[in-house]
Amino acid sequence: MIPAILIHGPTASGKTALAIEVARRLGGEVINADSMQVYRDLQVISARPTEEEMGGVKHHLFGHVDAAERYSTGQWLEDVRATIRSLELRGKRAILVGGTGLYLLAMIQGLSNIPPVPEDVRADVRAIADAEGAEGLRARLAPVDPETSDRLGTGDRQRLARAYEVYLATGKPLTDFQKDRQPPVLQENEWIGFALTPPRAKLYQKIDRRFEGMLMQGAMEEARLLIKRDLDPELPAMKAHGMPWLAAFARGEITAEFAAENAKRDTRRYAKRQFTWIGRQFPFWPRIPSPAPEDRLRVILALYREIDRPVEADYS
RNA sequence: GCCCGGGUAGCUCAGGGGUAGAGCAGCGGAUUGAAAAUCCGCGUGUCGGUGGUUCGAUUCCGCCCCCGGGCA
Repeated sequence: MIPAILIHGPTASGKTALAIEVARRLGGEVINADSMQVYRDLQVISARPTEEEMGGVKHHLFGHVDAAERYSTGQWLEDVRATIRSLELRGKRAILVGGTGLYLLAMIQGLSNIPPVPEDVRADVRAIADAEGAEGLRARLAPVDPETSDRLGTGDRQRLARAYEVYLATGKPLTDFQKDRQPPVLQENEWIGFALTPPRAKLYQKIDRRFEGMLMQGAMEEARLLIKRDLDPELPAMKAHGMPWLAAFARGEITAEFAAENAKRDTRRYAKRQFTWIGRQFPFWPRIPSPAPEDRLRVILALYREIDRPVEADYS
């Protein structure tokens, strides 16, 4: 198959435009690997490319999910597997782009095969988390899955809850499942990954400016529409950077300036975590430190062509 | 020019003869179906400069520089 191109990098590093340019130059279709750009309702706030920006290049898994849904890594993995299969059938190159490192990791490494947890079990465990916090969850998890309990950080409610609900739903500790993995969506020789690593100070400036730009492009209106739907504030889409602050502003609790400052700060912190992820999870992906689009394009095209060169038949 | 007040971490500021904290910002790390989530850890500093007093000065004194405010 045609090797896929994976483009990762912190938020606001210019992944989207680069992916589109690569798709234009090499031919190919863009697939989203960003956990927020999947939500239909978050066009501006998630910096999802517009029809115009896509410039005729085909895009997949962008805005295909309703904000009321609780999308997940597993769901994305299924979606991306199907999408890549269909591109393969049509002989198209896949260009995956997104800032959600876990999605990309799951795709090339495979996720464990864990049965879905029923909604009522989830709700029960969430109630425990709310009432008794991390300690309550840990007290229940430790006897049934001591390995996971020891491994998780002291206050990590989310992972403690997940581990406990898996146990309740299946009767087996999460550790048992995590010993095995599903086959990855892409084998090792089927992809090449790139990491955009712009200078941090510049990126932070860009993040700040980009949020101002989002406000001018109607982020507040977008937020208001979503707020009107009165969804559970715990839904992933409601936690997109800026959303909780814009909602607080809409309720008249904080000033616009305060909301903007907090939204920018959250985004900067996220970018920092993404740098950590790249360094730790994708240590061998070629880095592209230059913020100049031409440089980046050149690096990607050059390295990609190297792995894309068909093996010469040996007739000797 | 004179008189006050102030110059301490990236920012706002506290402190005080034994080389320094606090909030915010920031930095490092973890990461298996909520991952733009969730969690763990960390003060990062010519105390404006320069002489002097002192065993020892960021702290006290002199001079200089800078920033406020007032009087001219």
